[in-house]
Amino acid sequence: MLAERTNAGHLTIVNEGETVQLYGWVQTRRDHGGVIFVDLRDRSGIVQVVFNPDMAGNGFDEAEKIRTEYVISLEGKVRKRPQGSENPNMKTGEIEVVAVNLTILNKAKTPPFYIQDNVDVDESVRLKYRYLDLRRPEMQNIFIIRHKVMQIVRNFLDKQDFLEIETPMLTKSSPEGARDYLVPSRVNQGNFYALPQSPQLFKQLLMVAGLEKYFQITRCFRDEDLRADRQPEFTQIDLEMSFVEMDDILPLMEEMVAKVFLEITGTKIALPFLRLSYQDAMERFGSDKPDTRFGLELIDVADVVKNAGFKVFADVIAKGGRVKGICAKGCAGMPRREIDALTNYVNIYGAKGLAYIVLGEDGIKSPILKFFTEDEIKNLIATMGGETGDILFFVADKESVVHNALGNLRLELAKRLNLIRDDIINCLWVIGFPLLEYDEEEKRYVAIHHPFTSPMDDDLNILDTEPLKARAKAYDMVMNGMELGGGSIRIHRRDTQEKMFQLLGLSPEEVKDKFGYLLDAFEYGTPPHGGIAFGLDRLIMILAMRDNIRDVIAFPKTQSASCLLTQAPSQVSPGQLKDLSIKLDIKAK
RNA sequence: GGCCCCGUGGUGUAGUGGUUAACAUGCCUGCCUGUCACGCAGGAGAUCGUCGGUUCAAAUCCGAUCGGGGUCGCCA
Repeated sequence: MLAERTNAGHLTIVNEGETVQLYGWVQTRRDHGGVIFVDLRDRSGIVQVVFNPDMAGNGFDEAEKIRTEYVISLEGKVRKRPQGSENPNMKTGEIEVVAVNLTILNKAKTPPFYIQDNVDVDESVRLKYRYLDLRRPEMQNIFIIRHKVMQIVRNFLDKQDFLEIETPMLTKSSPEGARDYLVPSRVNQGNFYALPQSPQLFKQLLMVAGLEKYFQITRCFRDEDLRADRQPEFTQIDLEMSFVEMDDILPLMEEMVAKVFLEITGTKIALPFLRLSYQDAMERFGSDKPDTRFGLELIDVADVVKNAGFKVFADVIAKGGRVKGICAKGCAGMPRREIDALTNYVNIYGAKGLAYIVLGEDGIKSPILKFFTEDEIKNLIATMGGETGDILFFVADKESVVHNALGNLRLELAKRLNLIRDDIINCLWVIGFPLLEYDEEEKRYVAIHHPFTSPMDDDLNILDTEPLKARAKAYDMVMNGMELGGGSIRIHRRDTQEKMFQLLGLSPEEVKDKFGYLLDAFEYGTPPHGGIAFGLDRLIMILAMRDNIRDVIAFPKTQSASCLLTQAPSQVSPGQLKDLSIKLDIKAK
């Protein structure tokens, strides 16, 4: 039966005269009393079916019972539509299928929303009825893209001699990185597995094992707060190679990503990608994932203001902070309330204020004008590249705040000024990340990438003296201002890895308990190795032009990490808890 | 944990203290042989997220709470 099935959406005039067998859902029904039109939808598309009263048996009576989303099957004959009744808006609009019989395979309740593209319905309703949401062609298209991307990647890596190897989902909790999802062990009471944040250590062990090239398209779990581009479980394209350096990995990954774009969207991405140092990325764009599709770069004005009369700026410089600005071209006419809104915007990122100078046609206006001499102002404007018609924005604070605030202001300005071209794919690498940063809360160094990232060879000797200056053999792929993937050359020697743990403030006992197996493995002939992992969901977001990660995951969680369809997470029975020796201690609200 | 936005028939919206809560669409019934967002006629459908408060009177004002979204912190 199914072998004879015809794809509704593929029918064209060349099928004229053919007898076809259709199976699908009723998109719409137009009952004219004497003739009934049904748009039948399957995964391939939609075709118009005509039911006439003269069809055999009780077929027409059945057709009158049809309602939206009923599941039907029918045999019919493809014919050219009568002249003047063609529908140019439909792919199959030149033809129609005249039904000779009809079977209603299943009735359907009226769906809570239209099964069609561009529905305007609350997302929580879509998520509760996700199986209906996924019936919509635009959603199906996303998962077709997703499937194809996985095929392209698998095929590409297979041809490059990578082996797809699975790693455990029930694994060991580790103290570094994100919060783990924990799974209690029944067999080992009181002990817990963790779901993997990534297969990091297993893939390194596969390199120790001599598999040389590994990849996996695998689920990762992080128990952190959700965002528009972050889900608690997400999918990584994860890979690792032995006997490689950065310059082996980057071009290969560029090729892979370019191939995906070429095959999915036809977009040709220029190779090789720009490589930007972390230092430059932060200085020029205030971000380690810069969107370089537009200008509005950050400009350092410390030299101009450090000795000037404006104490707020000068003091920040004196205390080791930074003063930087952005020149917003042609924005001198910006109303005061919008400037205030931007001030509130940078406040979010910790900036205490947003200074500005308006270079208007009728002169220079600024609340801070009075603190500068005429020469200083001239100098400041020149340094910023300001011209009449522009507005200059400044933030003075410690470096991290200045970069974060201005980096985000830059994006916000670009959005408001409509400077971001969405027809361009902007790819680059950020390299030369610092190895470590200081965590004020934990009062210790933490790894910027992760603790298994190798320091640059040149910086090995400063690990003890100036650890914050050490750079890592790490690299991030950035696409349209989104961090799409990141990786590094790993540490493959026990002594270096131990040194790293020591810098991170882990006690020898903790190291032995949490990572002893890795250190032991490193003693049995570990090849130099490195790899990378891509966020598949984010890649699909870009390919499918979605700004929401939930749209590219079949059954996503809400912001409060629950599933509106299954109502997970939910309570479990006392018996289940007893099996695990778990007692709840929920604080009363 | 903080800040911001949203919650009214199935769905999308209107309604900012006072009649029977309005409109569109969907749904149901009838009519209709060329529609394709078919059309025409009629009908049903809402304890205005929940709880509490203010008031003679609350969808509307206040508080709490629940749910959804964005975001900071958090997270590669």
